[in-house]
Amino acid sequence: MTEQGANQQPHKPVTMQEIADRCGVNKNTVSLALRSDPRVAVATAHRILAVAEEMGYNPLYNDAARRLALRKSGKRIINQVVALFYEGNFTHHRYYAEIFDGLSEVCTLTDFQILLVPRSFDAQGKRLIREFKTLPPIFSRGDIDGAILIDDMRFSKVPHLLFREPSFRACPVMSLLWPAPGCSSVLTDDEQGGYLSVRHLLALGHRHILHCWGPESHLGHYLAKQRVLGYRRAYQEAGLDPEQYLHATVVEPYLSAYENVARRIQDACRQGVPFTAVLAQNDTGAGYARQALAELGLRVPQDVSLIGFDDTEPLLDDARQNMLTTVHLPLVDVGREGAKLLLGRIRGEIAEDTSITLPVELIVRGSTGPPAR
Amino acid sequence: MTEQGANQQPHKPVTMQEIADRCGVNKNTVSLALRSDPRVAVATAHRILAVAEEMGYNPLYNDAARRLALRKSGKRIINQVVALFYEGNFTHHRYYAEIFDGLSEVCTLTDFQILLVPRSFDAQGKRLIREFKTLPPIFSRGDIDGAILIDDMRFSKVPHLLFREPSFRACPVMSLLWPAPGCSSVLTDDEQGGYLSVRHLLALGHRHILHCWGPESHLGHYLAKQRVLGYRRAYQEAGLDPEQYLHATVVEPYLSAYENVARRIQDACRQGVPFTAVLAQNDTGAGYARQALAELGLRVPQDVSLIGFDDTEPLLDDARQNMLTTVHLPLVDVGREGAKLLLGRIRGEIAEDTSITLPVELIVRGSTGPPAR
DNA sequence: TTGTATGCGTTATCAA
DNA sequence: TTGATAACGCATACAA
Repeated sequence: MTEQGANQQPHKPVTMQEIADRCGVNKNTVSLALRSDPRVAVATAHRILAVAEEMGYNPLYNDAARRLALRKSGKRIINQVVALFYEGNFTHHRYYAEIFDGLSEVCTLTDFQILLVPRSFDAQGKRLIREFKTLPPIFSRGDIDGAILIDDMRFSKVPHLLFREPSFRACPVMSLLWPAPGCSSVLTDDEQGGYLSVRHLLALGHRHILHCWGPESHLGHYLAKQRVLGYRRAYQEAGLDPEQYLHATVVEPYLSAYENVARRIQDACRQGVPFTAVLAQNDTGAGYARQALAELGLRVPQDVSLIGFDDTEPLLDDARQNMLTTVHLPLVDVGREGAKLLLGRIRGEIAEDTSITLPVELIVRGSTGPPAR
Repeated sequence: MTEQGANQQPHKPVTMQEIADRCGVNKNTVSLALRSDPRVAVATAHRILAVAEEMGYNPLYNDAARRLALRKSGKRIINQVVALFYEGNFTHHRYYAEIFDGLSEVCTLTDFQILLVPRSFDAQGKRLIREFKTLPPIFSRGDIDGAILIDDMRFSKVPHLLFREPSFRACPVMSLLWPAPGCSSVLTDDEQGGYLSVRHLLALGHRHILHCWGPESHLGHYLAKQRVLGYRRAYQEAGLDPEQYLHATVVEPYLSAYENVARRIQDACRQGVPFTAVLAQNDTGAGYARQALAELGLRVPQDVSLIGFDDTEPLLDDARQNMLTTVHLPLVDVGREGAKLLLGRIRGEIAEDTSITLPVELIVRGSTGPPAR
């Protein structure tokens, strides 16, 4: 793609030379004055600024010239644009929507714009219509100041492409939800979330707990490992051997998310695993678990306690109230803090890549109670 | 905001001069060859292209120079970036999410990126944190090829800002959902939606119909007028006087959306309006209406028939199935067609601003039936 | 404190 | 078909 838009009148902007002529000074005095360089006499500067204002001078109109000139000294202009790489599903999942809202809020307040770079799904979010193979041209032009990666982006080719792109590789990158080499990151404390869940169940008197995991993404695998560490910590803190009481499930990728949950629960029952509580992968998974348990005649929480994760989706009881005990994730803050850190790096206020982990909270509702047996 | 990012190594890209030196030709022969100008000899061109490839030449790296040079002849480079102006709520409403999905799909397939320019709400989407007063700098730099306006954007200052901005005003603008002067547009046929709704009710035997409208936005007001035209057409086609049978409601802006619906229905009952069917503003409004009717002891559809609009939100019956008769809007296609038209304008394939109206469809489910009285 | 000269990498005009 | 030269508008080193 080259030149020629549907454009006519090619807008001829005011130049420094024209201001200089009107002021009877040299154009580079104008250049200095407009950048409020102290070397210019106050009176001259004042006059120049007034004339520039009056003539409608806007430095952005001649940005190409500035960029060209600036190459000699190796300086860069801040574009006030960051790119957001995502899976193509943030309109459909509250989980991503909340993170996006946080990003958007901070970017808006700081006059940065977000450029979307979706992993290419069709409008239904089902069919992958194109994988990342190259970066959009705007990156090569050097018009992007930084990048934000959500979800499995860390495991895509995107980081490689970004670090390889000469026009971008000096720019900071923010990886949300999990750490990535060469990036800053904002994480949720899933280990703590796991710990809080099991501690809660142990305090209620539960011992044997089923850890129910759905089909894996790269991110899901990482998070599962974190949470299991937390589960173990809670058992150990209570003087119990996690190996004896914690029952993990094996994931079968060819099954649907629901079937994975249902099968694991059915298998556990059939094998006589004496579990009295289920830890779901997330709130959706908790819904699957309740359904699967119901089909086995098991009620929540009377027969089995159930804990979700994320706190993005309610599990409704008969009174249409959310009954799900779950781990609340500060997803909006993940977005907010991610944006803040990235913009700090871009502005040079933060020198090094920085990683922070945000605390999570266990919300106790009705889906957990003392064990029946 | 001026220079100096957090950047170090200032990436020194290959220039045409360097290629020319290696090939023993003049740099402007290289310039012509790289743009595959027929004036350069085939053999020379081939050699130059090979060397450029080998040296890793990328025209995008020196885009600033190209833009500067191109100013003389008044040409413009296509940036492959369009701006999306929106209300800050498309992550929270399926209505907007579907339009966005359509936009995103087409942009992805055509290698265009979307730059988000939200009307500035905070992360909860509640508090307006900043109104549009100026365009982001990227517009003044001339790095945007076109703009898309959703929802009330048409009535904001945005069109004014766009048409006033010298670096943008020659670019095409797409207004979605309603027409706007100086813009292309993609609309839904709300008049037809209104017509189909009333025709369906009349065919079932209904006569007196309550038209229930919630608090108004500019867009809402426009759409309401369209639909009322359709209602009238259906009555007239049946040889009935709409003035006698169509009962519009007065909106009270200080009431919530639910209260507006509930009050109107209560008032109509109290005043003895013999309505047997309700036309809601949208599916959410239909939910409100069912609730308000239930509080008056009226069941849907036995006592009152109910029709929604949009087909974005189910009204669940006891079996958790969607029972709502509603007008399905092709929202994804609004996004798709909007993007296609805009990109066509940008590429110069479409010369004039174009307006299209997409057909809607009445989906008959369980919320409508013959009148009881 | 201000003016002069040069370069940034490209495109375009005009000769050769 | 190719080469020389002049913009494009700004920043900067250096001279005045």
